[in-house]
Amino acid sequence: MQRIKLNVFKSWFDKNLTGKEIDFLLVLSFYQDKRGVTRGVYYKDMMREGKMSAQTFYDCKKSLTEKGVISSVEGQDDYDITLIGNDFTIYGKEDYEEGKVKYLSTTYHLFRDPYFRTLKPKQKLLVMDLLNIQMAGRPNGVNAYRIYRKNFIKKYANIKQNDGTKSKGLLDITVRTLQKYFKLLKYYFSVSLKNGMYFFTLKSKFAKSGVNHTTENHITIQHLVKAACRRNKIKDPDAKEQEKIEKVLENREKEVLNQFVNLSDIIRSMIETINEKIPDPRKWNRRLKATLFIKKFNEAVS
DNA sequence: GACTCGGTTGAACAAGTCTG
DNA sequence: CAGACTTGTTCAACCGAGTC
Repeated sequence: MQRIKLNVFKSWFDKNLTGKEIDFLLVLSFYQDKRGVTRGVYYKDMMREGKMSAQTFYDCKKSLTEKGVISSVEGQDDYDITLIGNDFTIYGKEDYEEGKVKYLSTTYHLFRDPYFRTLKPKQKLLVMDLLNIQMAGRPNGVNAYRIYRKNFIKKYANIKQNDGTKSKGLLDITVRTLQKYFKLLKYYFSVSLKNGMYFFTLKSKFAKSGVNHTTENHITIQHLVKAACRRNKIKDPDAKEQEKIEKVLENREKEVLNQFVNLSDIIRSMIETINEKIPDPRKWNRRLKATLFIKKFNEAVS
């Protein structure tokens, strides 16, 4: 479920997030389930995926918790992390059809672009906001986003109004700083100024989505299985067995989402059965066996 | 290996000047 | 207006050196 609810995203504007905190949240969004929960968040995975140091991982986890953006439960050398407010299970088919579900998709190539990772937090938020405005209701993003220069500046930057009072923009930066951001905006958007009006068009190579809806679920399931294997110390799980398990879980997505079903427990039980004749756990054969896993899974959900 | 503390530093910031 | 170049200041992100 590579989606961030729009109101969740909007709340980031006044949380004083750092660049790495945003990267942290984006990586979570790639793997979270429909409830906004990412199980088995492992610091080494985050270091690789978010291009951050170990220290930064712990710093971000702590600061984001303090800022009320995530909540975290300790696992075994990893964490179950919830992106607060990002629960999509409350929506039905009708809600989607009626366009009631407003969200920012993180499947766009833009979020895999290495340059994006190097941007400062306010630059990231600005790019994401413009991306959202441009793509909202326009799946192909074909139409340019038009806004008067005056309104654009007032929306994002702090300005002095005619009566002398100051107004704060979304980004809480000076007009000059906003002006400087244009250099990077032009990397992602075609920008032109005509008759005092800006035209923004997201460049097509960034607008492409690397992931369709089926793959979105697949990525989440894959991550769940990977995390459950790590928690049970299964090194190099057999690819074929893993694939069989993932296929079944994908077809039974709703049951997997049930928070009382813990894949890690099921895999532990599977390993216990495989090794029931070996009393010493240190000598256990830690491997995946799809048929047995599915049996245990059925027992767990019944 | 997982995790934390303390200290360093490079980069972004506001604000000023100046150019086409 | 859009942007280049500057300066002093601040702090995000990381590294090294630990502990458990």
